[in-house]
Amino acid sequence: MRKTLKDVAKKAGVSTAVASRALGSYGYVSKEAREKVLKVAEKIGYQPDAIARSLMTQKTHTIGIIISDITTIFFTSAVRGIEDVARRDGYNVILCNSDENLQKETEYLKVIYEKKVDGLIISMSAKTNSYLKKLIRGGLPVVLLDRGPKEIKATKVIIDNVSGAYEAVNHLIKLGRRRIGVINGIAGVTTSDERFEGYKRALKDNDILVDPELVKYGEFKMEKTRQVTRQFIEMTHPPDALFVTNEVMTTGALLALNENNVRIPEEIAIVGFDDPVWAPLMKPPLTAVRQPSYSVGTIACQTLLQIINKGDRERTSEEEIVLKPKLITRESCGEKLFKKRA
Amino acid sequence: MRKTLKDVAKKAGVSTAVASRALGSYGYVSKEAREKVLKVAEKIGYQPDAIARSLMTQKTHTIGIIISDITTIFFTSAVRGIEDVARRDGYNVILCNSDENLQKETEYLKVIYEKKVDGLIISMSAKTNSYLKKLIRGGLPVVLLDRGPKEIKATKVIIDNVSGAYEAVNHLIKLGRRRIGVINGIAGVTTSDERFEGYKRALKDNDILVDPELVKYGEFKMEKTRQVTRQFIEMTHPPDALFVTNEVMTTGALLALNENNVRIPEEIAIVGFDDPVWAPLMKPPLTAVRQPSYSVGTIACQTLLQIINKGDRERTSEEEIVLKPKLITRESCGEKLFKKRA
DNA sequence: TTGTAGGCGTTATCAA
DNA sequence: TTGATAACGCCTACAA
Repeated sequence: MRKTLKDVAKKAGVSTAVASRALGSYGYVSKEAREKVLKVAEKIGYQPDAIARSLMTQKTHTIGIIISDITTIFFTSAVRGIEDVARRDGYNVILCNSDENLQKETEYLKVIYEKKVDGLIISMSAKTNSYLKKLIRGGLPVVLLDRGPKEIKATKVIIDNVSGAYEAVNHLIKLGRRRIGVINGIAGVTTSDERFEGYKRALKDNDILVDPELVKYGEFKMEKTRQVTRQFIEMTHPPDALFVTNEVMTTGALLALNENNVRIPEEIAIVGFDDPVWAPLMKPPLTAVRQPSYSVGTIACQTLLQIINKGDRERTSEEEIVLKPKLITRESCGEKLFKKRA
Repeated sequence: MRKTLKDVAKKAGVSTAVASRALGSYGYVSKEAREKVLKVAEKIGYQPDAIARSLMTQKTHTIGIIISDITTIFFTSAVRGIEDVARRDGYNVILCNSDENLQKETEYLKVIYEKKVDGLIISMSAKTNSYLKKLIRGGLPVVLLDRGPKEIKATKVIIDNVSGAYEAVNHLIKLGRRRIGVINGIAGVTTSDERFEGYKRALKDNDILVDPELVKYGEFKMEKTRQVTRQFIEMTHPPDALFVTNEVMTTGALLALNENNVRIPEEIAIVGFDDPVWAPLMKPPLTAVRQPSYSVGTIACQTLLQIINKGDRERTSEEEIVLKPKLITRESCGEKLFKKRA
């Protein structure tokens, strides 16, 4: 049987109030009483019931995480960051995968609310979510991670996608590429829209027109991207470069290129978003935009904990923390070819 | 303010008992009462407080997951599997990273216990954990994932590591390699020991002696493995092949090999454990043992839920579910070289 | 400094 | 079929 505070109190010969105070170390307790209680608790192996405590204190020391898919390296790393700082402060995390699905996201929001988490870190699947807005209005501490739709009033920890994408595409152009295809995620998701924006700006600044034929959507999926890449390859005038906007899709594109024996970077150059550990091991080593994914997680969680602890005082926290990505140059954009030629 | 059952009951003009029954759809409630309650609940936006409910029902509909590191692809995938089946049954998961650290693991076990999860899926960091044993004795439904120490009496969902390793090493030998180095994880962790066992058996069956110089430990870490691989390279008689026992370490080894311009497979062949999506994109494409990681997760969770729902009846469930890994042959072991020679 | 008693929001019992 | 009322295990006024 599970031991309760009552058991401890009885064995220690004190009231539950005293036992509670002794264990919680607050309020008045005599030294003897405290020691006695602690000893008994230790002896019978008492461990408090967090549920009962939560009902009383209205704190669960749990935070919810809703992301699209833990399997995506960016989120894997971010979640690890979140968990690390949560743990340090005595919080646990509930992990939810929404799969870019608004309904699933909302269902999770519901249980998250019912389970009374102290705060929520979410990477939204769409531009808005009325249920989420309701929760925020209701006072739930929320931090938006990676995706920061304008419509949602909450603290955001995001990446400067426009500049990251700009840098990547500009790099391609500087290396002589002109027909640059882009494989986007899902229109409407902020990260996708922003990376696309960066792409367009880079083209514009270099006096290249956006060719609608060269923009396709991989929907954040490997298989879909594989197909889409094949379409690129089979064009009568295929692109001479590809900008692929996340890691899963980059893998898909690389796979398709590989299967069709397209030589990289001779025939098609490629630059990815996300810089996985294995990027240098590719054939050829992959040039990619590195995101500080772990930091996105740690910062999001630190921010959330601050909001939680600050209480209602500064509810209007609508800070936007923007982290810079960085282009890691290797060989998949034809860096070596270009040098040789020059 | 959060609405409570009392609010609903009052507005609907019934007692909380009736309201509770109407919402929970059990017991006797008249049609009118039910409809009234449901309508009011909907209208005022009532959502039950899971904490209060848990205190009463002694069920949290939450399961704990303790793994070493979500960042390791095997666990990423397994956790996704767990979460998927948990969700279908209305459960949430609390994610904990123990980092192969017994103390951290135990701390997590404590809070997991205090938070009264309905069950636990754990990949143990060591051969035993007295606190875990206590929890199991106490009746907590537990499933051991991936690592199944003999000493722990619980249902286990594991991989046949011996045969996986055997197959990998045997493959190397069949391709003419004799001096096969092995990079292990951490001695004492079942998966490491079992993969090492498979290595030894394969050598033995082929009349090759185990050379202690050729067995090293990467401790499941990329950096450590990088160092260790460098040591291999710098030997006066370096190995002609490497068997690396998980993905993180394989990446480390590959990185070291790459940095030192060791030609794969001409100088050193390599076979890994875990078959990441990017394996075919390596230079050369990586031969590796594929583990059904997602299935390990789904099966572990299904099993756990069965135990939870079965209640105390069949507490002695000590089943051991063993999943088969599979060698995926590509080019990093010199498959092509050998063919040419033959 | 201690103990009694009330309450957190549900569910469950049982008499009406 | 309904509705007081008692749990669930803990915290915390408040009175002693």
